[in-house]
Amino acid sequence: MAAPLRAANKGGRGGGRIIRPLVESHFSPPAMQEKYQPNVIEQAAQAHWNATRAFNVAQDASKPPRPKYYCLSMFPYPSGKLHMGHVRNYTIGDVLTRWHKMRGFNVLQPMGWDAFGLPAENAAIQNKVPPAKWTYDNIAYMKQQLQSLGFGLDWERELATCKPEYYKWNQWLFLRMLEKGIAYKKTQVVNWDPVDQTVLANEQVIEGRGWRTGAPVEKREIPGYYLGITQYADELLSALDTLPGWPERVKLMQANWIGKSTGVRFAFPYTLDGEAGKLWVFTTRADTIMGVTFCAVAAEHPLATHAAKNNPELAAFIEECKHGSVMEADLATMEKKGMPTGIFVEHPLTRKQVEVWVGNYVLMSYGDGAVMGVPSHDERDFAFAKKYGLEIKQVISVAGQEFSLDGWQEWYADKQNGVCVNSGKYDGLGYEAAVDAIAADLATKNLGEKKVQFRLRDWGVSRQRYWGCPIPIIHCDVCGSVPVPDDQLPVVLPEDCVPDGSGNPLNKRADFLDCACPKCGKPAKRETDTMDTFVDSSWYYARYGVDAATRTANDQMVDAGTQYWMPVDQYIGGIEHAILHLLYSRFWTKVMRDVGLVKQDEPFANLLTQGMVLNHIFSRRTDKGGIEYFSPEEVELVRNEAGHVTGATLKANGSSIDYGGVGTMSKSKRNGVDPQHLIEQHGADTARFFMMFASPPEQTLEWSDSGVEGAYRFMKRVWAFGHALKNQTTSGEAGGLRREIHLLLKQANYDLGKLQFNTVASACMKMLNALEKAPADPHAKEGFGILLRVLSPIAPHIAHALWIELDYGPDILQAEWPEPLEAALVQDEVELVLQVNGKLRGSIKVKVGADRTAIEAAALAHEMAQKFMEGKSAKKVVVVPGRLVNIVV
RNA sequence: GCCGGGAUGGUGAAAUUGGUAGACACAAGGGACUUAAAAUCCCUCGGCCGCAAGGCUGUACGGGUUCGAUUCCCGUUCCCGGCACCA
Repeated sequence: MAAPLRAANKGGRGGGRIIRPLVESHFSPPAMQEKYQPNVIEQAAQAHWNATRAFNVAQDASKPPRPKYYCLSMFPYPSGKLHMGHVRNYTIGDVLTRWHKMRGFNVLQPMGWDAFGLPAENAAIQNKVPPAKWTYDNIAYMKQQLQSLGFGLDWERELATCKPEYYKWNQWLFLRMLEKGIAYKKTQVVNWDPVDQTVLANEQVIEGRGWRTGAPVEKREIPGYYLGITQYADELLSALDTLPGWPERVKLMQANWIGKSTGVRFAFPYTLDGEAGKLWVFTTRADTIMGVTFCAVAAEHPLATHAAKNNPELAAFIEECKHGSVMEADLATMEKKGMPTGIFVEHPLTRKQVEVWVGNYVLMSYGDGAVMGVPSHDERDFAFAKKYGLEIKQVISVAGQEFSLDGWQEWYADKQNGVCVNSGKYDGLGYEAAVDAIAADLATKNLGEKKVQFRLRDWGVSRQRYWGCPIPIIHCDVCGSVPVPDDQLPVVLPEDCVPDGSGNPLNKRADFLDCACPKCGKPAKRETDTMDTFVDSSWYYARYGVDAATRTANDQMVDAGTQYWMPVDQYIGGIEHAILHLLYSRFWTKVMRDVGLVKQDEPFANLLTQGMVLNHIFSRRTDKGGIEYFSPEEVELVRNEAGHVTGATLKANGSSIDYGGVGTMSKSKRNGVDPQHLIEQHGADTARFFMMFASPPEQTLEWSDSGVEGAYRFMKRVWAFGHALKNQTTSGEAGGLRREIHLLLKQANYDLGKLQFNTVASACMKMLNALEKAPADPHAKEGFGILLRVLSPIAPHIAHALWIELDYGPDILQAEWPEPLEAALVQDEVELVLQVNGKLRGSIKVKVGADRTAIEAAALAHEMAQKFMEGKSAKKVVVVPGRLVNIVV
């Protein structure tokens, strides 16, 4: 799929595959331009990297082998244009790539396209263009944008997930998962638009209504395939400890998401229409079991269905529950409603009758679809009981606290300090003892036991969408659901469909649908559901690693090349992927390991989660109740006295629209900023430098282009200094320049290790400031050489050009990364801050290695110390070596 | 609502994460050069008091620990990300 490699933008060279030159190409125009011309030097540098195949890599054959470094940025969704978040993401990756390359690593940095997905179908509906064409056009444009930014990418490894040669292996591994019982079929709950007769994504539901039709959305249960990620829950949780290179916050979020909890699953027995049954529930608070005053079941629960048969009011309520949202955030914030079923179950320990309610907050898909109600010690149950006048019985007490029915208090739910009361034989027991005793008693009655439960749910992968990877199943009237045999893979998605919003167009494609049953040979139908696009992105990092031969033959999913490059040494991507994508990828790697495809347990050794790039969001309600978004260029801001944005008007007609605050740049909210203008105006180096300088990578960044000028000015100054240095013939006295440069280098190397690139950029600026102050210093040439190398990962084009111009060497990429010289850093005196009672009062200079007594004496003798001690004697003198002296009086 | 993160000058930020708050830049103001503009260069730039020297104060807000807190602890507010079909 990768386009033939061309020497970018060099007219005379284009057209064919470039053969690796025998002699190192050497960019050297006749005379150095005085003026900084980014477009000229950037094209030349990029042509050089292409011609020398600087970033096309393979398994290392040198002896001794160089260490490998696999640097990967999350691949983009081809939404149309790059936005600033992409520039940030890929510049970070490129800085690390170039830095490691200069430090002697064999570095792979690939790129590809997360090419299936909903926006392509939306564009198809709007423009009547097949999603495939829209997607491929976007890829072509965005690829050219990436290339113009000068990223050191191995384009020969480019992949797009919408290509059959890629998604063939989604299908192949899915079949392996079916064989191993990891993939299975069950019902799933989806958003259903009754007018368009189609399944809606959560994003397409606006305040409970379909985004196009405005019709109230219904919940609908349909069959779908699931991947048993919960089978790996324990390993996914415990293996977080094997990832020291991951941010703590991400590991914490994943641990909370997996949500391992030990509790008790137990049953309330009942007799209904003469038949005995058990209502199963799960709780982490079995110690409060004596406080149960009701049970609540989901609207879809069999007991609810049974009770509704002769109760139209309840039937109506259940129907109402089915119109709610399927999203957890909505469920957690909606008004909790319920209705009694008239069915009573028996408390397993007290044998008291407990009424069963239907609750809109209980989900059929969580556990057993039923919960116990303990209003006294659960905040939600408390509110529910107050609302419907249910009994509230205190069964936990905390010393010194008074229980009151007037309102909820935090301590009611305290596990740590509470003991059981009003609980018969369990009175006086603490949390753990009570849970153990109660679980034991339930077990003897055969009505329950301790159970480990996970919050994590299995991964539903079926989507009723066209633009995705077909699920390789054939439906036969005789044989049922039959897997497509391996030798018939891939099941190829036709690329010429144009969705119209009324459901999956594959259902109308006889040439796709009709097939023969692989088992019995009779006419059968293909499955038209496609896979969640998270499947595509769960293993692409492994595919990039395959050797050229495997890319050509496509006879295996991964190969020895994958084994060589894996795991990814540095993965870089937005914090928004902290849970889903990263967890699915970890799961997928473990499945591939268990199928024998890879040896690694984990895909990503080190993770950098970059902060989001935010921009203003402007929207307006449509007459159908949907939302349309406006890009920031289309609007005029309205501000209050404090200068804060409060609203906006459309430039086109002055009509006022809604201001939605700031949010992450996205296609759907139309608030992305295209970097193209910036690149054309100031060049790729300025865009990259500005992006790195703006803030540390992990921090959220509100977009503003103020500061771009400063980055551009810096590039011009670097160029001008290089030009002057080249023509300089005389040299003067040595001053402090060398020490200053090496100190800044030490700082920059330290910051690079911390992945804090904004201060690396400012170290470059400080180096130039120092050089400009001492241009005739005999160490200016050495210093400028250090500056160019430190700058080169961030602004590689200008560094490349000046490195050659000033004759430092043929190729800065081949240069060694600079290390500070200890000899250049030594000094014989240090300055210590002088404080009196913690307040800054001056400074003292002492010899390096001066002892404590000497420092104390110097400090106490200082004029300012005398003044602020006001004649009192020092109670204590704190000396922090190399930093400060604090006199406490 | 739950989970995670954040808040420092007019703005982006720095402070080797318990030791000089505001490095490096942007914007603004003043000046030099120029017929003029652009570009470039120099100076000022948290707040309050002061002619100045200098002093007080200041890292979202309220407490606490410490000789010393942007950094650690407790509480509050606001903002951002995620919440399983946006990717």
